[in-house]
Amino acid sequence: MPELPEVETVRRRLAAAVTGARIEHAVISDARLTRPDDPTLVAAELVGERVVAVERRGKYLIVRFETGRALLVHLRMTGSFLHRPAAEPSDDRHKRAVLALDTGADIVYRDVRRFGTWSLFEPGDVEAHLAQKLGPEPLGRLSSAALQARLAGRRAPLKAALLDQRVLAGLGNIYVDEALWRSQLHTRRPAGGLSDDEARRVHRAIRSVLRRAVERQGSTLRDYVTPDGETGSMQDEFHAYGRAGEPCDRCGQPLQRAVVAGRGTTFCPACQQP
DNA sequence: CTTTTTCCCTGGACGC
DNA sequence: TGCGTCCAGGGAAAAA
Repeated sequence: MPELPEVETVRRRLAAAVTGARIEHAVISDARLTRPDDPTLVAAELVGERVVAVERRGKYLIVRFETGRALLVHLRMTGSFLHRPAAEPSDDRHKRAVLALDTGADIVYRDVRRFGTWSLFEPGDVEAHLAQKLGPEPLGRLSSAALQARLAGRRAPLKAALLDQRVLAGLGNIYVDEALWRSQLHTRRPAGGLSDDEARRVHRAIRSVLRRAVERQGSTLRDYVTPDGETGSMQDEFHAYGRAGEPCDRCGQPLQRAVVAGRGTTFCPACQQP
């Protein structure tokens, strides 16, 4: 489940592998992957493009080309890139696309559950597209007052608001649970009802858990690996996610599981204040 | 407008 | 061994 830290880790590895390279050949074998929705057309459009940068915005990767066009990639649940410096055949049944570069390397895209998307944008168009669906970067210049203002007036559970990418870009189920555990706030607190102090705690918790997770190259659960096959290790520092029934690291009470905002949620009923 | 629900997709875990 | 059921979950879209 790539969230901000995992996508940032992929971005760094991918940038190192593809920046400056030209796409010599492209095959896209999943009819659901691309926008425009004709994968053959998108593959043809990609051939000849030279990569000038790989950026990240929220959980999106933005591959920038010399022509000004951009490929917007969302990995969703199980999308991953593999960097194959020496092109070698593989019979990976989950392979969805292969980009052959003029460096001699192949970039293989695989996605078990096929939720991932590749969208090709003409010069200048990707910014407006992202602006309408994403709020600010949590690790950018974001004050706790600004976060509080974005949550103001919302009656939805705090967890639901933090998962809303228009409020804040990049959090997913794992890091929301971790951030709320760190801030000692209950996942069902109405998002708009935080005191200044509580908003500061959430703000601090979000930023610290994301920074730490980027340092540890994300969390490896099931499918996630970097393009060079490395794994993240943030899962070793989880206090909440996936630990229902285990004692809380802070107070010892058993962590509880619930469904909040339609997502499996783990929290401490004793020290996360309702 | 906000909030909730449904759906997409596959593989792994589990019960019988 | 095999079959059915449930769960994982980001975001689009529909429903409320």
